[in-house]
Amino acid sequence: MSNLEPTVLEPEVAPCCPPITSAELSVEDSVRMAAMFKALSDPVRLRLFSKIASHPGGEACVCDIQDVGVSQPTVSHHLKKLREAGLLTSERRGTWVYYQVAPSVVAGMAALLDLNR
Amino acid sequence: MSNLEPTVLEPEVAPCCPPITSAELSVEDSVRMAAMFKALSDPVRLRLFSKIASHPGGEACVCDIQDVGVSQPTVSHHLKKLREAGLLTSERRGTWVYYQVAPSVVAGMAALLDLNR
DNA sequence: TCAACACATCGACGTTTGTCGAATCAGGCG
DNA sequence: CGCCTGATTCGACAAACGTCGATGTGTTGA
Repeated sequence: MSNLEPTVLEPEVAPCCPPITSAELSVEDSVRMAAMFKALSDPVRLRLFSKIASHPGGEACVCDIQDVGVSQPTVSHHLKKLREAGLLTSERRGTWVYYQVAPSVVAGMAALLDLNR
Repeated sequence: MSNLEPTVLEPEVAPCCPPITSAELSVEDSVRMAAMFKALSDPVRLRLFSKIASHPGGEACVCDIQDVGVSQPTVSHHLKKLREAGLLTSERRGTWVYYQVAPSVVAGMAALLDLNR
């Protein structure tokens, strides 16, 4: 991958959670994590997320990814949901708005589902 | 943890999918994976799943986990959802019904979210 | 055979969700 | 300034969801 960045993880790493096999989730943690899973629980949102994550540099302009079979306001709505869940960040650069994946948050989800530890 | 079982993974590993950073999801794959994420998108379901996954042997009887703050029919409803999504399997043994996690399916979700490859 | 228990299904309900078109906001440019 | 383009917000509406109490199904044991 790109060796330009030593992949410095965000300092604010999601403190959640140990692997789901190691301990039962608390009520609060289950609410927090469920909100993240919910963000990926719609096919259109998952595809948008996939398009951004697989884009070079892990970011993409809305205009690059809005061909997912729904109207443009609906795309915007879904991107907002993903942003509110913490899975994406956005940044305006001139005319366009770029969305990036939030690596630490996604890593937290993956870690929760790691059954082998 | 328990060294009784050498943790033999199921041979039938979910064929879905390469890590989300490596390629854009197809429409069909996004529908399949979104359904799995949806199963974990409710706090009560996530707690039920957590209780089962963290139980010794990766399985639990309904009677062991139904203390999650909702009625018994609702627990049953949520377990059905998790089962339909492929995340759990169930088995009746006498009076009780035992639910087990489906390791390969969960591993597939974790693999999809692995950003580091 | 019947009572008791474990769990699933049914029917109903209020709430949330995904979607759209219309309107609005924000920058770039003539 | 005024216009065009990119993107978000608004309002509405049908569909899906989470929840419950009541009822059904299956198993054990007296």
